[in-house]
Amino acid sequence: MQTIKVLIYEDNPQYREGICMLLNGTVGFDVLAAYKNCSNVEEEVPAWKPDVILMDIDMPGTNGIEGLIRIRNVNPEVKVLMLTVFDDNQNVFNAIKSGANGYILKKTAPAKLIEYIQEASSGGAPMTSSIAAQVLKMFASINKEVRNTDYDLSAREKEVLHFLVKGFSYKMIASKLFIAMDTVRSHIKNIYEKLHVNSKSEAVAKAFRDNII
Amino acid sequence: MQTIKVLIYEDNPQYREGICMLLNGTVGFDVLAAYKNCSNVEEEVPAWKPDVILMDIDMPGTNGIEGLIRIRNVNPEVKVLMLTVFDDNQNVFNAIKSGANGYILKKTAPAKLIEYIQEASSGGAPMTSSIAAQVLKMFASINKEVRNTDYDLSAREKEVLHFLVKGFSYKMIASKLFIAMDTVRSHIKNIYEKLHVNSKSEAVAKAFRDNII
DNA sequence: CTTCTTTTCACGCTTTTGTGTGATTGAAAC
DNA sequence: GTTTCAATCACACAAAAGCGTGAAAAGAAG
Repeated sequence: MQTIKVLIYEDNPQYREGICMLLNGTVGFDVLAAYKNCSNVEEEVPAWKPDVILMDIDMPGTNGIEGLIRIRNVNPEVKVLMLTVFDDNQNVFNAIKSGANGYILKKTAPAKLIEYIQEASSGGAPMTSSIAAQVLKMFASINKEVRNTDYDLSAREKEVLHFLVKGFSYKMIASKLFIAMDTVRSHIKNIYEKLHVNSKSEAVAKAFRDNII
Repeated sequence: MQTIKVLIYEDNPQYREGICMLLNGTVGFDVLAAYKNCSNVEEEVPAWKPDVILMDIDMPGTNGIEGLIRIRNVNPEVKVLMLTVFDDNQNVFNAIKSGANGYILKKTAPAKLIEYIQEASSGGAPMTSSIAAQVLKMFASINKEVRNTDYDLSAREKEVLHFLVKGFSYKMIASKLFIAMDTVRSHIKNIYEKLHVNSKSEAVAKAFRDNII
């Protein structure tokens, strides 16, 4: 197995030194450098070409998320493991959507940390199980949002609403459906009643929000 | 520490027996029962009241995802760990959105399995790191869709657009912002130009689609 | 066979939107 | 010190949307 080259960003000197010693004392790991801030990630990462980057989230100056984003601008491939003290919901979310490869708590035992870095290096996405739980919860909640309240619209009314959402005028809808404009008008009046709105734009907004699109 | 009560659904007799023996031979675990299909989950789960359920995905008859859904109908609390041979993308996705508490590969080492069950029982969401990687990828791709093209709207124009999306009339916006209706009109004209639309409802639709809301 | 709902259409009238064509002010950029 | 731009306002006119009120045909449900 090849040596895994690691770059470290961590402001706390004790923790930084601790990780360095741990990794340098482990066969198969090589700490290229350890920085106390990520003000120069754009130069450092391409210069060192690490396999895995350990990035602390809570750093003064440029924080870890910002650092991650800047790394991704110059290198979308390198594995970045986020380190943090708290499994704060918002940070987890931001890190993930910015392309983090894993998210682990600092209290992670040394043996675990080694294991996690190996997993990250080989394409996995290691994360503390409490963080995984959060990720799943977010995921489930995203999918729950996809509601469809329907509002008892008739087939024809749904058709009309579709055109409305597309920004068509009454006249255009009438010609599309081969009916009189007054008919369209009457459909729309009924739609507004059922959706409890009283203008086109409100209906469109409601259609988007409630996924009747 | 309290004993963790486990219920097993797994069609393969060897694997089923293997897990039973492993868990029953481990202090702190108690296998309540092991079934070869999940045709009767609705009765079995409430009857046994397990802490953790191990659910194989690939089962004849009712598959694991379906089983999970049926379990969730009668018990949204019990921890369900999905077991599978392959880390198939679609299954992972379906399991997660149906409320699985973890997703692990069958090739997981016994010691790891024990650990995972403990994590699930204590509220974590254990998953093989390759599966976690998939989850992150899905997550990132979902959020990539959340684009924000901005369209160079000025601060004031964004304000106006917000009210527009809320279904306010020009007059209402004017009074809200303490400006003349003609000013609102002029802002809206500029907004339409920047968004390349020419009606309120199109603007609202675009605002929703491109998340300028 | 009646009742209900959906779909269709009509007329009149008011309000709201959309468009064109300006102008003034103040702040920031060059 | 001029230029650029955002934000403000004005007036006029045409098009579209919204509202009330009413009604006929067609099909399903009872």
